[in-house]
Amino acid sequence: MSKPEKVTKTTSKAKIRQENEKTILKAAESVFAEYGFRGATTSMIAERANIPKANLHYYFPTKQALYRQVVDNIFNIWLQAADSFDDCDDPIEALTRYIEKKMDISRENPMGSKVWANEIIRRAPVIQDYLETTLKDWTESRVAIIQRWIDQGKINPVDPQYLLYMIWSTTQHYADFNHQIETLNGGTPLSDAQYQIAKDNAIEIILTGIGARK
Amino acid sequence: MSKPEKVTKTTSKAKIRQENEKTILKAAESVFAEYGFRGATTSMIAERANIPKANLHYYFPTKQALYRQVVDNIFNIWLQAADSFDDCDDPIEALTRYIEKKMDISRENPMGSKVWANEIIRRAPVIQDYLETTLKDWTESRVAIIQRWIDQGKINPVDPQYLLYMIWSTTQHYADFNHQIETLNGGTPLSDAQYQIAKDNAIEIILTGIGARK
DNA sequence: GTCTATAGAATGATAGAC
DNA sequence: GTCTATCATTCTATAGAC
Repeated sequence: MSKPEKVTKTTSKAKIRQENEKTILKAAESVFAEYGFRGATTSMIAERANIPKANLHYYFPTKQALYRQVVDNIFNIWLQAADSFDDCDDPIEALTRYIEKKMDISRENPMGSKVWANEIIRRAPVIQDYLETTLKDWTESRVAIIQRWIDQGKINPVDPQYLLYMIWSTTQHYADFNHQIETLNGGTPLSDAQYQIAKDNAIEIILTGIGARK
Repeated sequence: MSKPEKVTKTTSKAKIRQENEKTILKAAESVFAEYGFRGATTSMIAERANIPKANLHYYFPTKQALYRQVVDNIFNIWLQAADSFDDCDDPIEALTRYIEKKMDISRENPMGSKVWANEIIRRAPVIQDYLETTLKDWTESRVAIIQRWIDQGKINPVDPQYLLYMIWSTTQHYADFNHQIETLNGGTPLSDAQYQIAKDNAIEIILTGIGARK
């Protein structure tokens, strides 16, 4: 009845748990992205994670709990992007960095963006408090920065709020609508070179559009 | 056993059918918009249409058939917008008209736009053929027009394809993400005046961005 | 920690009276 | 054309052996 390898066993189990949770979260993200919360089923997630459905419920008691975890991860990525828009005197530098970061995220984590889109379309049952607090505060602070640039004559007098919406929509479009983009690209995903052009194009049109270029 | 009012009755029934189908389609559009095809349930649609569930299946045999009808209606609206981008020598005129039309559609029919977004996110199981034929052909023809403007020196040498994506994403964002926009607007939907500013802003930044303004 | 079997609830669709 | 009742299926979640 002795447990000679208690520590080792515990460590090992913790590792197994960590890895399995990661696998499940990844699978869940892609299923939730494709079908939304209601449309997704735990069987599909389990299947995509290559585990029996019962194991999924062992790691994540309910579908809700699993979904919350997925959404939390996505929100952390969103925060990363938000941080890249720092208080900077140069609009060209600040906006270029921000747009680039958002385009990179759309490229690297399109599923997360889709889950976010689904959540907003559903009227944000889970993230409504984020929207009203963190997102609202962040937005107001950046609106102030953009307004300052306008007051200093560094950019044209555009409406800061709607400029932000344009940046969000343009960058997230490459994640949320990547299937449509791929179809119009002859059925193949955008190459790295094409994506770079898309990125440059977005930056160029927006910066020129607000008069930040000479 | 006579049927004295055959014609009247038939007309009456036809009218009832027409009205009920319209009510159901409207309810279905909003439920499919919010939950996607899998997430939507026929009970929810029936409830939102204020009819017993069995009646819904009387008018639309299957959930699939109902969904196809909804998607077809949306595609027709899309075609309307597409037509507004006509072959015109003046990029300012053509693009202003197109962006305005797309913004108007987002304002008047946000649910349709959301169903479309959900369908694309799901990798277009129902509209894939539209994407590969109608949408692809249309896109290629407009890319050619934009390229001509560039060759004539009327606008800057931007990539036409990515310019279109920017227009699509910016305009559709006001439909698909209207909940987020409303939240950031203090919980109230954009007023007509605010929407007009958003519209002007989009047109101004994009046209300036491609060098179509002086 | 893994997995088969299954309970209990919800869903798409239909039968059949009115 | 309307509506109640219901079947067959699928879904979330859990029990319990290993």
